[in-house]
Amino acid sequence: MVTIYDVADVAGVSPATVSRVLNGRANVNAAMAEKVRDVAAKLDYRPNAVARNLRRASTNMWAVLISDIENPFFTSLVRGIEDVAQAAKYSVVLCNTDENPDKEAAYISAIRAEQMSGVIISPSGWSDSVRELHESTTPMVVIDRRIAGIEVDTVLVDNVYGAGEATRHLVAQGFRSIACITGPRGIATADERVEGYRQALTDNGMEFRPELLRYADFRRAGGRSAMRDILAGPYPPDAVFAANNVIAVGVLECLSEAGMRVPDDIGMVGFDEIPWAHLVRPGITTIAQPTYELGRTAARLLQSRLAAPHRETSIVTLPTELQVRESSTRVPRVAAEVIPSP
Amino acid sequence: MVTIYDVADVAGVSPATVSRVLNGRANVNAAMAEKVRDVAAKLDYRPNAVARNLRRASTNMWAVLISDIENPFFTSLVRGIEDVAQAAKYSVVLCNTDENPDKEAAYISAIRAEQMSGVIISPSGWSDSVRELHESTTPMVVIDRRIAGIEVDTVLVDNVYGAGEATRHLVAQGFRSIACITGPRGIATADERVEGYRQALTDNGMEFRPELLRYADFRRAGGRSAMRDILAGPYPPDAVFAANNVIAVGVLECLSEAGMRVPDDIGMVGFDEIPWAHLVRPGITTIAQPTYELGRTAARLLQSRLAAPHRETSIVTLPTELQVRESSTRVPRVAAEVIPSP
DNA sequence: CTGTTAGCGCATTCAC
DNA sequence: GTGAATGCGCTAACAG
Repeated sequence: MVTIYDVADVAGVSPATVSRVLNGRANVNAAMAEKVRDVAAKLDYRPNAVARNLRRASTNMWAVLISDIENPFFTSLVRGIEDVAQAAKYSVVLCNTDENPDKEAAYISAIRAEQMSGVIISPSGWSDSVRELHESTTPMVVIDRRIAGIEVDTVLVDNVYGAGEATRHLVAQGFRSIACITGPRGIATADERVEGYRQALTDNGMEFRPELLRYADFRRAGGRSAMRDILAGPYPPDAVFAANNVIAVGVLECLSEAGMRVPDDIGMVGFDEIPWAHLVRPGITTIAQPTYELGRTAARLLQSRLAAPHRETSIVTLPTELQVRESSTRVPRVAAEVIPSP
Repeated sequence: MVTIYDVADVAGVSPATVSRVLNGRANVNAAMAEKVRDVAAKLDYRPNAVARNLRRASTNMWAVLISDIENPFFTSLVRGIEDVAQAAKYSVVLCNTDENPDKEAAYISAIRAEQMSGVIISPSGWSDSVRELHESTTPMVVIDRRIAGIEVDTVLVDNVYGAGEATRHLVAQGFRSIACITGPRGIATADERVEGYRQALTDNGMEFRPELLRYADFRRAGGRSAMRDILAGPYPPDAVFAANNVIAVGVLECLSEAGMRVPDDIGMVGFDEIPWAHLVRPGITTIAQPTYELGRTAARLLQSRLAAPHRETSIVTLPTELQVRESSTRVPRVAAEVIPSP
C-alpha cells in the first residue's frame, strides 16, 4: 500500500506537506504542490480513509436507515437524499432494517462504531438504540415517522390531513361504509392516518366502526388478510382506505381473489403513490407524497445540522396530494347527464 | 469517548486483556473476563470500529453496488445478500450508481478508501474503476452482468435462453412480427437478451428485422419512446419483447396512450418479474429471475472468496422461468372448442 | 495466561 | 511555508 510517506520520499518533501497538498489545506509552494500531485498520481497513491477517519474522528459517510427497501416510497426518497449528499461530497450508505428492531439496532451500532457523520432514519419505533443514537453526538434526522416529544430534526408529511382527504374524497363520491387498513399500532404513520380517517368520518356525520378498522403490518400479506377479515365481518364495506402503498397492493390482491370489481363493488384509495397506479384499469386513486422532496429536505436538514450542531431542531411538514383515478370514482353518471352544466 | 484504556484502568487489567475479552480471542481467566465485561457495560464502552479497521486493515462491511435502486429486481436481490451477510456478521451498505459511471467510480473509490472487505457489483460496464477494483485486493463478485474475458466470481441468469424462451413463447402463441426493446448496447444483459431473441426468431424460420429492434436505456421513458418509435415504423409489430421490467412498464405506458389493447392488438412479454404483474388485467407474461437466490448466491460466493482468496473463480448461472399470463396468450379458442381433447 | 510495546496511516500541532 | 514529532484507538507481536 502506498502511503503519504512513500509519496513524501519520492517527492522529496515531508509527509505533512503531502497531507497539506492533498487536502488543499494551508498554503503550499505551488511548484512543490505540483510535484506532490504528480508523484501521488504516478505512484497511484490512494488515501486511506480509515486512517483519516481515525485521526479526524469522523467520516464523510451518511447512513440512511429505511424500513423496507422494496417499498418504492423509500427508494424514491433515497434518490433525493443522494443528490444532496453527492453535492456535499458525502457518500450515502443505505441500511435496510426490514422493520426489524434487531436489524435496526445492529445497523445503528455499526453506524456509531464506524463514526459515520450523520444519519437519516425512518425509525421502526422509539427503541433504545434509536434513543441512544439521538443522545449520542451523531447528527440525526428523522424522516417519515414522527417521534413524539423528542427534540430532533424531522421531515414529515401531514398524515392526518392526507388520510382525511382520502376519506373525504370517498365520502364525496358517495361511499358510505368505508373501511381502513393501516400499519402496526405504535408506528406514527399508521396511527396518524387512522386519526385522519376517523376525524373525516365524524366530521361528515358518519359513524366510526371499529369493525371496519384493521391494524395490519406494512406488508402485502398483512393488507391482504386484513381485507379478507373485513369482508368476512358483519359490516360489508363499500370502500376501503389503505394507509400505505404496500397494504394497498395486498388489498387489491384480496379483492381480485374475491372476484370483487373496483370501484363498482368496492371503492379504494391508497396512501403513498404506487409507481404503476396509472397503468392499471381501474387506475388507483392515491394520496401522493413528495418522496423525492422529503429526501432532499432531510438531507439538507442533516447538512445544516452538521454545519451548526447547536441550531434549534426543526420539523418540516410537506404537503400530500390527492391523485384521483378510477378506483374511487363512482359518480352518478346518469344524474350528471340529465342535469347538464350551464 | 470511552476507550479500552479506560476500561482497562477501571477493571485493573491491561488494554490487551480488554481487547482479548471483547473479541473472544485467546483464553482469558473467566473471572477477569467477567469483570472486564462488567466494567465495559458500566462505562457504556463502545468499540471504535475505525481504529479497529485501521489496525486490522479491513472492515466487516460489504458494499453492494446496484445500478437502479428503484428497480425491484435489485431490491429483491439485496434481500438475498443481506440475509447471508447478516448470518456471517457483516454489515451491508448499499450504493446506488444510477447507471452512472461517475457515481459508480466515486463509490468504488470510497469503498476502497474505506477498506470494505468485499464488493458485490452489478457493473455499469467494464470501466477503469471496475477494472481497478478487480485488480485490487478487494474481493469482488459480479452479479447480473457478465464481464467478458475477466476472471471474476460471477452470478448470472441465462439471458440468451430466457430471451429465447420469451420469443419462442410468442411464436407459439401465433405472433409473427415480434419487436424487441432492450437496454444500452454494451451492457451484457441487454446484448444477450437480444441474442436470444434473434436466435429464437431464426430457429423458427422467422426473419430478424432490425426495424423491430431498439436499444433503449433501462428506464421507463426509454422503453416508452422506443415503443412509440417502433409503432411509427414501417413494420407494425403484433407483439413485443421487453428485455427488462422497467422497459416493460414504459412499453405498457406507450401502448396505453396509443389505445392499443394487450394482447388483442399487440402481445407482450417482459424480462424480470414485475411485482404487480399478476394484479393487472391482462396479467403480464414475464421471464422471472430468481432474484433472491441470485443475491444469496453472490453473497455466498463472496463469503467463500474471503475464506479462500485464491480459490478458482466460479461462474454460477441460475435458471429463469417463464411466467405465462394473459399479455401474451392469444390462443385460437374457437379451434380449441371444435376439437375437444379426448 | 497476561502485560508491555509498537505501529496501522493520517492530520495536526509546534517549532523553525 | 515547511518539517519533525505526536497520538487518534485499537490489536498483534512479543516477553514474561
